[in-house]
Amino acid sequence: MATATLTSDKRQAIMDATLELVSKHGFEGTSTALIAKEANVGMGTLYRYFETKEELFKEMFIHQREQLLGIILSGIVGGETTIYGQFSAIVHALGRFYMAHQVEFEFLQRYSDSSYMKESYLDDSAIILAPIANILSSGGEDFRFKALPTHIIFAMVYGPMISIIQLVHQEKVSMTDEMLDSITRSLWNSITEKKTPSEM
Amino acid sequence: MATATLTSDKRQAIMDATLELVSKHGFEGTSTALIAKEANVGMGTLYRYFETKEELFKEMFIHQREQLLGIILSGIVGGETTIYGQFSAIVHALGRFYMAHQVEFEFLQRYSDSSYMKESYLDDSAIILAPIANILSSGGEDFRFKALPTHIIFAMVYGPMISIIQLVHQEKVSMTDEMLDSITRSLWNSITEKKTPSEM
Amino acid sequence: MATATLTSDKRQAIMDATLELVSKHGFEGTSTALIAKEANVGMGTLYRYFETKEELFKEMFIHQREQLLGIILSGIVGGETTIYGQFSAIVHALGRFYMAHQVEFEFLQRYSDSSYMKESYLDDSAIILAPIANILSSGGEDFRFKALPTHIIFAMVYGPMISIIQLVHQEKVSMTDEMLDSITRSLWNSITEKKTPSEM
Amino acid sequence: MATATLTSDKRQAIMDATLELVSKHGFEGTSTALIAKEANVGMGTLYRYFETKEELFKEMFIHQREQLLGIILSGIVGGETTIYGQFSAIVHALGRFYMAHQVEFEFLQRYSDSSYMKESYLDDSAIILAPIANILSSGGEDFRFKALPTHIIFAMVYGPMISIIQLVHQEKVSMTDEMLDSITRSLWNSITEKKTPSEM
DNA sequence: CATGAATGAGAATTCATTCAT
DNA sequence: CATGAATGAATTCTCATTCAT
Repeated sequence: MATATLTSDKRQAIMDATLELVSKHGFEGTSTALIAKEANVGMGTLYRYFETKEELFKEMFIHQREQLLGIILSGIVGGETTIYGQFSAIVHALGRFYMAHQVEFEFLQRYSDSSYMKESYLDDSAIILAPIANILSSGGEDFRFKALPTHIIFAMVYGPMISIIQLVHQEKVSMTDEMLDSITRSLWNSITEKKTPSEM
Repeated sequence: MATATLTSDKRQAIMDATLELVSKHGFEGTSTALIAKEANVGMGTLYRYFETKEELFKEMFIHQREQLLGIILSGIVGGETTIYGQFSAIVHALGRFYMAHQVEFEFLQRYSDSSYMKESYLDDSAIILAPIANILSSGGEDFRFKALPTHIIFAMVYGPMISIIQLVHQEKVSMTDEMLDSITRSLWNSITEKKTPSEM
Repeated sequence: MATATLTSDKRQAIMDATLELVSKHGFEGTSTALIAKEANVGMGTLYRYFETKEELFKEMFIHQREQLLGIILSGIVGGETTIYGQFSAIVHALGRFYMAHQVEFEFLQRYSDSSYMKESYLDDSAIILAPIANILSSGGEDFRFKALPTHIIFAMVYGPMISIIQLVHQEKVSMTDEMLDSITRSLWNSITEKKTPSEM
Repeated sequence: MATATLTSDKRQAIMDATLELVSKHGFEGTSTALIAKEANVGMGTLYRYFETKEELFKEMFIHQREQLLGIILSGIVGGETTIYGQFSAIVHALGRFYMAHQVEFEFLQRYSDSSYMKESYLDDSAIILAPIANILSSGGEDFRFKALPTHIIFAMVYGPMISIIQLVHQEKVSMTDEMLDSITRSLWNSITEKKTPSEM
């Protein structure tokens, strides 16, 4: 006997359909009628679970962002003991996940650039930056992070990741394990500097 | 009596209004009626100068992209003789321009992510990557570029620049000359590696 | 509780309003907003039942033409055994129906002359001429049809009918049974000739 | 030295362009901008000669109808001495002219069926019927016109002529002199009846 | 709870008409 | 007189949202 689901089947079907359609046609190109049809529910049902179209998108964005945060955290708490190990785990996890999940990635991108993303409480940084900042404050033995604001350190890793994942989705490059390793090292180099012997 | 202007006043007023409004409300959030009102022209005038709303956006995008390319090229042909000098000039020029021109920056970002940007000939990379690729192929004395596809090398510079410029516009960080210098060096580090003495 | 109607009430209301308005103001003079208002439905409802304004007109035309064909056929299969009897039945049926149904008549006329009527498969002649041609090929005992193309024979009956029906609608003449009989005989005379005794 | 023209060149150019365009695209499909362009005049010029688009069409219609009347009268006053000779001259003149002048014919037809033709003073009949009625009242030696209203007699000739001319323009039939003779006799038969010997 | 027909405000686009040059 | 850029009301069509069944 199936136990009651936390999120009802219909609700989930709507979210799945929305993810798929928005990633394909964008927010304005995706009508509520289309979502309902793709999710095999009536229009009224959609409005039972989500107050407005905008609210649906917002909830989905929050959900996707939680997923993103989970990926980042899994890298941090994963078992790697060195800072670089954790950094590498995060970059690899992010890259692998979003390269394989184009619709989720495109949804996040489209939302971030759309006019929907105006309310500040939706801001990534507060949530995502916290664990990062934590790492940055912890010292390393033979390196130090650049003397730049945490936001910028984050942007210097996240920015290139986004651009590169887009390239993969556009099939302009195909990613290999070696390339991802190399990219990881490069990004690490861009945000750290070696301590001079006298500092050690 | 006013002399005839090369690009009509009305046409320019429409483009100015569009830039402003799209950067604020996005493409779908900006109606032609609003553009016409903001530009102080009648609806019909807009359609005298631009065949459709979509055409208006495309023309503006092409114009903005030419500006972007101009900035990049000006860094290359600017007078710097070393590769790093040129790289630095480009990063500084890009950063300074788009930090100071939020509406132009946001227009470009929104267009690139919108469904308007589907026609492949609008693709930046072909145009913008050419001069970059040229630099990469030229050797340096004591460094070499990472063995990564040109697209990725480009993404590792352009990606963080975009993210950082956004941070500045969101007023999450304020950029100083020292920071921009530091960022430039970091990005350079991320895409190059030192030759070992034996290679020199 | 009202039972489901075969053709929805709203759809029928839209078609009724269209017939009325188009016959009065013509196609271009009849806006979709006006049709919706007259039919007591929202604008969106019109577009639920008909893809475009043009499609609405086409569907209505096809419907009206079927009615016309039905009238002609009913004259042919009606029970009259002589050729003249059938001819007379058709002319009387056509005349009576369209004199009494001005809006249907005017809709047909307007559509036939409008630029909507460009698609060749909408051409009456193929459909309407078939039963006529059939009659013409059958011989009579003491008459023969003029040696003119079927199209022209048809035009020599249909053309005057149209003109006369218009006169009635304009109230320039009022039609009596005797007049219709007289007209029927006249039209018959115009398309047939008596066989000479030697041919009989 | 050219004498002042009764109708200015520009005015005539506008009317020529209108005739051509309306016969091709219909009234609503012909914009004033298109007319001005085709006539090689500015938009303002059009409005110097004609108060409104509607007025332009009306004046053109009146002009075309005068032409039609001229053709009919030329048949009457042409030299034919018998009634049938005059009738035949009219039918032939009408047929030949409008088969050769499709644009003029279509303009007349479109106008008659359009919503422009609402003002009763534009009514053909008053003008065109007068000379016809005159003929009908004159007796013949061995025939008499059917006892039907003049309007209907007229419709029984004009109606089929219109339908047949349309067939020619649609290239569904090609008209020969013999066919036109035959049609003329048929139409004559349809509106007259032979006097019996005792009546002569 | 689920449905989808109905709604109407709002969007892009056209075009007859005007008027400053 | 001639011009054509400028105008904005009007038109067709879409789609987020509601509500009777």
